[in-house]
Amino acid sequence: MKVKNNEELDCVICESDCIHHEAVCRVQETMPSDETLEALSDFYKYFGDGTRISILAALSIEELCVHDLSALLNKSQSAISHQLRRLKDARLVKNRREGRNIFYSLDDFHITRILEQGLEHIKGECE
Amino acid sequence: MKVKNNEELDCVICESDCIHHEAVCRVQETMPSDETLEALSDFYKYFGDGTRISILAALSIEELCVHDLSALLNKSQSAISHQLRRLKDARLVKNRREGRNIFYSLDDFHITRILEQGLEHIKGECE
DNA sequence: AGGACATATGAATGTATGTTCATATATAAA
DNA sequence: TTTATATATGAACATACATTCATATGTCCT
Repeated sequence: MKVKNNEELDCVICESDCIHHEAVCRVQETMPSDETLEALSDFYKYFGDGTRISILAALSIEELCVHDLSALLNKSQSAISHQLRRLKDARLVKNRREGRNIFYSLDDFHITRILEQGLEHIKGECE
Repeated sequence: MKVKNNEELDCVICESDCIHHEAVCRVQETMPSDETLEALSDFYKYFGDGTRISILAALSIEELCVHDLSALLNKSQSAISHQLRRLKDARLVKNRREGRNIFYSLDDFHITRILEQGLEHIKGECE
């Protein structure tokens, strides 16, 4: 994976400060934009909290109301509600009212797939 | 997705505090253990930071040394090094020395797949 | 209307963590 | 061995954010 030739590429970053000019240029041309990467890390943040991932894992099985999520996960109603708000703003979950209850469910299938992918990684530990 | 019957299930949680007893019991029986969920959220935390996801995205293309990552991502050498340490401890990346340089690369293919999955979600925005 | 239950939310607090700064370690070159 | 370069790391600092507490909103029942 070493540098193969030393021809100059137009790479603003490397002009003064890179050790392996060509490698950096290749990566720079290929990798996603800053905005995309920021959106991506923001997206993954929702999976990076114990309460939220428990909520998502539960809702991937069946829709639940706030009170039941609170009991199931042994967290305060307020804590659950705050996290549901964030998850809803980020379009990871949706909700519907039925009388006094508000039922939450996953917004699309991507979420379930990502959970599966992660679980697979955790259990396998190295392919 | 409502409760269909009211037969009693052995569910410690619900005894006193659940509104939809059966739903909570079904979810409780099906969802991953607390330890698994904690490991899962810990795993996703590594993707939930802008600097780290940029590092991972870059390394998914080609191995790079610390200095080049620092230049490419426009972050201090120290910041990059600290994050690489965390990523290495978590077995997301590995490294090899070559003279004065230490080259980092992804530890396995799961990482690349998860990045792809996330990118797909970001771009598609709803299937 | 009034009371009970379900959910939402703003403010305060505490904790986790990313970055910086200074410095240490390690390798190569002179 | 001294100097320059590359990387690592501990401590301090700053910021982000999850939870709690108090309270508000909304719905059903009588």
